[in-house]
Amino acid sequence: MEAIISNISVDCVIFGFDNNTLQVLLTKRELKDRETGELLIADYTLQGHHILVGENIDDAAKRVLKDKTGLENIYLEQFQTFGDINRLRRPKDQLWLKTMYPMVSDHVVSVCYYSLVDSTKVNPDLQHPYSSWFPVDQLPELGFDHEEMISMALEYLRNKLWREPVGFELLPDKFTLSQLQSLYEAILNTEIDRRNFWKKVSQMKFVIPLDEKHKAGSRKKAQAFIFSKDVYERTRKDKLTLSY
Amino acid sequence: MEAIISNISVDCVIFGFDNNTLQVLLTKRELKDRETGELLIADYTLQGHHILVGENIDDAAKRVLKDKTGLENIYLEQFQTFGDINRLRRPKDQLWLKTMYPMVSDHVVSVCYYSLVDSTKVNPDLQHPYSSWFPVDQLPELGFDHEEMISMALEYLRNKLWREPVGFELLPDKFTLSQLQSLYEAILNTEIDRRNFWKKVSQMKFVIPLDEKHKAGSRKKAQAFIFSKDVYERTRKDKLTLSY
DNA sequence: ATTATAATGCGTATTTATTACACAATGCAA
DNA sequence: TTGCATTGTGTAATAAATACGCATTATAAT
Repeated sequence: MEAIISNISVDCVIFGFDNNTLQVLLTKRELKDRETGELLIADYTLQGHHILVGENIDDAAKRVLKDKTGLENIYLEQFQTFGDINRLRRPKDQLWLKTMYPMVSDHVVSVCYYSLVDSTKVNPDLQHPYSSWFPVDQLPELGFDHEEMISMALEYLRNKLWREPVGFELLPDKFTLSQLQSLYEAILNTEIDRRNFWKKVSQMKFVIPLDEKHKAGSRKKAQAFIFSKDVYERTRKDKLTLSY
Repeated sequence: MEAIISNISVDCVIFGFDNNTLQVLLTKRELKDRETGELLIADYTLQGHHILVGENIDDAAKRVLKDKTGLENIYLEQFQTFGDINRLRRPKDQLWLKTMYPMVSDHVVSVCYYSLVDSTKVNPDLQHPYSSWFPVDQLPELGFDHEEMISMALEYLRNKLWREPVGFELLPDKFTLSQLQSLYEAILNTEIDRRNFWKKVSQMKFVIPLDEKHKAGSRKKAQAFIFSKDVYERTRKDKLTLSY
C-alpha cells in the first residue's frame, strides 16, 4: 500500500441522472460497537481518499472515481477546496476517524471535484460495495461536511450548465429531447416550455438529430439525438451577454 | 512565529484597475550568489504563504491579503487548487526553495484565491516592499506556476463578471459610466458600444446615479454612480438564459 | 476670445431572441 | 377503434440586443 499524505484528501460528488432526477452516488458508513454490536454510526459519505505521496491531486480524483465506479475518462471538475479547521470535528466524525484512521491528521484539507456520469454505465451493486444513488433533493444523513459539498457542487454544476452544455455527460450517447429537457429542468430547477426548448436546441448545431427513433418510456417514439463536443468546440462563441 | 503546515499554501491573485487596464499585484523575488553577488533569480511571484497550524484556509488567504495590501474585508474568491507534483520543480524554483525554505515539503498543494481591490486604496510603495502592479497583458517573468494561476484567475473572473456584477469591487465607491465601461471591456476582452452600455446599465437598479459630477480625466464632467450590493441582492433573478 | 475636439447625454430604428400558446400526428393501452 | 399522453412543427406577441444619429459640454489650442 502506497503512503498517503495524511492532511490532504480529495472528495468526489458523482452525479448521475435517472428517473428524470439528478442523483448522487454515496457510500454507506457504519460503525458498530465491538462488544455490544450497537450501531454507533450509520450514515453516508461521498467517495474520497487521501492523496498518495507523489500523486497529482487530479490523478487522486481520477483514481477515486475509477475505484468507486469502474469508469475512466469521465467528466471531472474541481470546484472547491474545504479547509476549515472544524470540518471533521463533529462527534460522530471524530469517533469514526479515531476508530478507523487513528493516524490521520487533525486538520485535513479536502479538494473537491464533481463528476458527471452516464448512470447506465455504472452499476453500484457490481461496483464498490455499499454504494448507491440518492436523488439530490432526498439525501440521507451524511458524514463530515459532505452535505455542504454536495450542495455547493450542485450550485457549481448549475452555473456551469447555464454557460456550457455539460449536461450531455449525464445522458447515454443517444437521447431524446424530452430526456434532455427534464435533465435541464432538474439541474436548473426551472420549468421549460417543451416547444421553446425544441426551438432552442435546434439552434444548437452540436446537438445532431439521428434518423433513429427511441421510445423513452413514452407512447410515441421520439427522435434520437447525439451531442458532438467537437462541433460545440468549433462553433462556441466567447462573446456572451451580461446576465443581469 | 506560528508553526506552518509545510505542504499546504495559499496564493492570492490580487486584481486592481488603473489606467483603464486590469492590473495584478506582484512581489519581486531576488536571489544573489552569496560570494559573487551575481543575480541568480530575479522575477516576480504572487502573494502567498503557507497555512498555519490551526488556521482555516480562507483565513490564511485573508491574512496574506492583509499582510500584503493592508486591506481587510475585501472581495476574495477561491477559484482553484493547484496540486501537481511538478509545480515547483523548475530549476530556479528549486534553487529558491532549497536556499530560502529548506524545510518546506516537496509536494506543496496551493489553494488559490483571486481578490478584487480598489487600487486607489492600496499603495504598494507604502505596503509590502518590492510589490508593484502589472497589467495582466504585460506580465513580467514569474516564479513557480504563478503565470498559470493568473491566467486561470482571469478566466474565472471573466466568467464571474458575465454572470454577476463583481466589477464594482475594482472601482472607487463613486465612478463614472466610462470608467465602468472600460473596466468591462478590459475584463471581458470585448468592445462595447457606449450608448448601448448606457442603456444596459440604466436597467440595472443597483447602479444608482448621484447628483454629483466627476471629471475622470475627460473634458466634460460625467455623472457619478454608486453600486448598491444590497439592491442587487434583492433584485437579482435566478432564472437566466442559456448562453449557447 | 474663439474654435476645434474629445467626451458625454439621450435618442430611434433594426435585428434577434424569448415567451406564450395552437394544433395535428403518432402509437400504445383500454 | 378509440382515448390519450407524447411528439413534431408551427405562429404571433413581447422583450432584448445591436447599430447608429446628433446635439451638448467643457477644456485645450489657437
